[in-house]
Amino acid sequence: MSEIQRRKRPTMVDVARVAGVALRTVSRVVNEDPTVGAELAERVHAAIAELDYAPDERARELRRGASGIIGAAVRNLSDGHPVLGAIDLASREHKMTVLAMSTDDDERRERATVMSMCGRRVDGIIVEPIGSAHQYLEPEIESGMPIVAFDRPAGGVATDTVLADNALAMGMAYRHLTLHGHRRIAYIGDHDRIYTGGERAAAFRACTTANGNPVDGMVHTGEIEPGRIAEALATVLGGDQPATALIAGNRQTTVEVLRQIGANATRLAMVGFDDFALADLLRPGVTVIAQDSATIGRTAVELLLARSADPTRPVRTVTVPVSLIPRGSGELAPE
Amino acid sequence: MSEIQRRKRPTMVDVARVAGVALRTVSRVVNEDPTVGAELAERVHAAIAELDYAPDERARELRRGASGIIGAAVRNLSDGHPVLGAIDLASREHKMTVLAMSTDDDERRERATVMSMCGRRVDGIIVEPIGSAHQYLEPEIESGMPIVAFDRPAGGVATDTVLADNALAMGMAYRHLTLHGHRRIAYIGDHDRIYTGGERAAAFRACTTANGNPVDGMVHTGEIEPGRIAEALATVLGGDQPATALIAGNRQTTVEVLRQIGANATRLAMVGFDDFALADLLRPGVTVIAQDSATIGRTAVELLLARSADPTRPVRTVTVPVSLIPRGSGELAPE
DNA sequence: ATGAAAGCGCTAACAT
DNA sequence: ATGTTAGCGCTTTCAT
Repeated sequence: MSEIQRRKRPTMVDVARVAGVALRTVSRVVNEDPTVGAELAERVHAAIAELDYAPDERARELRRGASGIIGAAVRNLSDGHPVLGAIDLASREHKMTVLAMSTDDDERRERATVMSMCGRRVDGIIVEPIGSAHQYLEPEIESGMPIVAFDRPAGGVATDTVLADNALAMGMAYRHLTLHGHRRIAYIGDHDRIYTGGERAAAFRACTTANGNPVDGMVHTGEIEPGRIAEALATVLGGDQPATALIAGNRQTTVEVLRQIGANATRLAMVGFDDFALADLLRPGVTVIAQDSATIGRTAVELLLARSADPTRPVRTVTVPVSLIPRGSGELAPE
Repeated sequence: MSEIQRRKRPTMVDVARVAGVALRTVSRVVNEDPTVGAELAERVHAAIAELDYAPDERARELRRGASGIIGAAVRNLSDGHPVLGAIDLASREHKMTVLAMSTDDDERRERATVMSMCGRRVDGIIVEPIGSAHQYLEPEIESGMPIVAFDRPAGGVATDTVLADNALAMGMAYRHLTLHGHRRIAYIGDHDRIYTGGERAAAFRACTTANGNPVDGMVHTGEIEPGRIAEALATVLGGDQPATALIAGNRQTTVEVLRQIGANATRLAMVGFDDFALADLLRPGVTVIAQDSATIGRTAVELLLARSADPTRPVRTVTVPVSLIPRGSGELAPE
């Protein structure tokens, strides 16, 4: 005969029976209702301890309506995600817990992820949108589900949004390189159809024009993929008027460029978009534009909560400033 | 009059009414029960689309018992976590979704996190344990909640466990340095009371003794904190018989050591525990012992599912092999 | 093949 | 201050 006994989970009814009180009294004790007599409360606590009772959150949520959960749909869970950390922290301060799920940079996965959160009736969703068609959110929003997008806006639907200031960021990067004597400055970055890619490329073109610098062959957007980066680098550094400085449009680009220029890293000034771990340990250290992840995460949570409290408030887009962190690569003089 | 109309969420009853069928029929359609007539099914689908109906998962779960969710309690969400990514992937293959929450390296937070998952009646929990007292899990395990620990065992309670092979790993690292001519090899790592720290330090001592190499002043365990690392480094590299090689017991130690030795990185051979992004871009590249995160995550999910299917099966501990990735720092010869 | 009714574990009106 | 009772939205016997 098996010794292993899968004990049935005790319910509130069991606790009530053991404590010799009514169900409602147990509920009151569990919810810390102050109107329970000291003696009964004691008996209930004893019964809870004796049975190792733990309330079923699903039932509580179902009955109450609210879940106390904020869903976070982010691009992936394996790589670091400082904004997710900030969301986690801020949520905790508001007694909310975070349900983190990944979208894997896949439009359909994003939809499945977000809809599953809706099905779970979370109190709101913070999403890092992929693609540009988010009309599927419309019914959820109408039903009162607070949705906040960050890093990029959701497409085709009005939601609260938290964005880093891409134009300002590009201005800072460009100006930094200019101040260090560069005039032939190139840009390699994401596809234009990716929001941040488009924003940054446009800002780069604007900066170049405003400074009266050459733009021909200086802008390279597309897939972040070694072959393409190699080609872009060859164009940028070849010819008789090679660029002396480069702005990399995202982290993968920065890293791939470093990998490819290798020992020549001291011969090309570079500012990379988005900070990354160990950027300071490379030689030269990599000068970057850093997002304020803490503020972005916190703001997203605050927008979510504000909408939750007042579903009729106008949709808001908050732009968060960025900073430039000089570490060496961006301070190299033109050769 | 406000145009904003917070539409009440439709329930299955609403769908039934619109479709002109019984509640049960809608349920059948939603659950893809094949015994529904084609015509009724059509009417129901139409009603669902018309109302933008989405079933309430909380209610389904409550009624069914199972949730389809695997809880993952990991140390943090901001830094990268390859194992979490692997858990996510493997779960998806089994039609499970992952609820990821952080423990923040805090024993009490871990407990709160895990218990909140239990309260949500997830189908099982994968935890990266902090501290060493996990007796609080006992009642949950008795109630049939599958719990799997990874990276370190849970303390004071028997659970399925997935561990990297720390002894093997240390043997590989030590032997690698030996083969490259080193005899004075030092170790700096975590506190002994941290499981991996203890395992690795013990294995290091064993290797040193087995090779007849000096052990005095060569083992430094404790808090990972710049001051302590600096002291340890001073001891290790000072004196008339300085170490020529170093094994770093975890990622933070590796990075902090690199930061402190700076330009001297080519004068001290080093193997670091745990791989990290950009280790290949540093000069010299950092030779590391890499865990097989994909296998660890996958195994954790499989153990979880196996226990779920058969709660009486004996508890199992799986040890996953590691690999050494040579990148330069571990192949330096003694000066 | 379809429907009526019970109940998952809890909270919230409404008594008392 | 405590108990009774009705649901939350769904799945699941059990009839038909």
